[in-house]
Amino acid sequence: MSSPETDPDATLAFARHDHAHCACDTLARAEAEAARRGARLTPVRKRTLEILLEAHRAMGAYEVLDRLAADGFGNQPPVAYRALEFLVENGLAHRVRRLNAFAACMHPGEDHAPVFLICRVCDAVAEAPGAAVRAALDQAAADLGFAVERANIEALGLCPACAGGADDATV
Amino acid sequence: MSSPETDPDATLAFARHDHAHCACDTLARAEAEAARRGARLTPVRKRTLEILLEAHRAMGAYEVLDRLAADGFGNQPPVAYRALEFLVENGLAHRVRRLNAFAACMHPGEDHAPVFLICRVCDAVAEAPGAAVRAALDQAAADLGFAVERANIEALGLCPACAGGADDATV
DNA sequence: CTAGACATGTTACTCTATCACATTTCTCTT
DNA sequence: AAGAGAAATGTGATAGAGTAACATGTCTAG
Repeated sequence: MSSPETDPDATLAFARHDHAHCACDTLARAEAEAARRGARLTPVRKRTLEILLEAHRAMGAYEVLDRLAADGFGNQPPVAYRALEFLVENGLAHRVRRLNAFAACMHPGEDHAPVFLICRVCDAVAEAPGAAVRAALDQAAADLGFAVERANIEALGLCPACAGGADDATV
Repeated sequence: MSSPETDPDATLAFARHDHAHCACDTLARAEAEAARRGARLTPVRKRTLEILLEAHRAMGAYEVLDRLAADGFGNQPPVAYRALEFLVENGLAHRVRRLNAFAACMHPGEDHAPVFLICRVCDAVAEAPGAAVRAALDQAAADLGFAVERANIEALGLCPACAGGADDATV
């Protein structure tokens, strides 16, 4: 893997923006959403969400665990997995299966069907609005009598930056 | 997990049909497709595809490996992973990330965007036609300047049988 | 203030996947 | 047909991801 950690602007959204602001804002909305659902956003869980928001990219469970441990929480896998599972169950984070990773939800509360766009060159991950995709999926499933409850829609390809400038061709 | 192995009719397609025939037919089409692409469908690879077709369901890499080993091939993980990767790369099989599993492609050669429908009750997996879903995905990605190359579209929910008869409610 | 539910911490382990290297087989060119 | 290079396979070792089970602690409702 390359190191998206050193290039935060290329993660989770392809456009540049104020991370500190959007993270703080999203955290506030996430807390409101948790309260609305009656879900208990305990210290570990809140810190886990903060970690995802601060990193502003998809993170592996063990990477999250390292940071939790550094903050004085447990240092065993279940600590991270339980917190992450809680966040996903409550719509505050998403799981990106292609990357075996997790990312904070950028639109907590707004009933949405996230679509993840993963750049194969720079590893950036963007959460795109996927209402139309989800609708098409529901329809395709309904045609077979299948009722969709949860969906993972993930695409691998080229982000604007990597498609425009340097491709993987002979550069 | 429940045991889809004991209930083959509930796998990969929700409708009952002649497995032996569809497996044999699909294998023939897969071989033609491999030849067309100039891909070498070696013994291990062919046997791997046969195993997936015979099982007619999503299988874990290690489960495939066990059968390969029983057939006299190597018994180390890379043996299965390499063969499976080859099949996926050449459109002869698909990877179902949600299940950490692989399934034979039911429509080799026909350029298609598979959508996987996974029943959370009986674990059946169906490969549904997803051209419309893929089109919506491409559009959503294009709106952000992202070019989709490969996509994983997987849905968890209830298959017709499980939705109709016994739900997970208090039965 | 006590019982039950919920949450956390920890140990241990299983399952999934890849790296690295030796060996063989195939294919293309001459 | 011979030989070089590429592709494929086998094997050992190991990294990475995820879960089971149980003990302990904490919150909350009656």
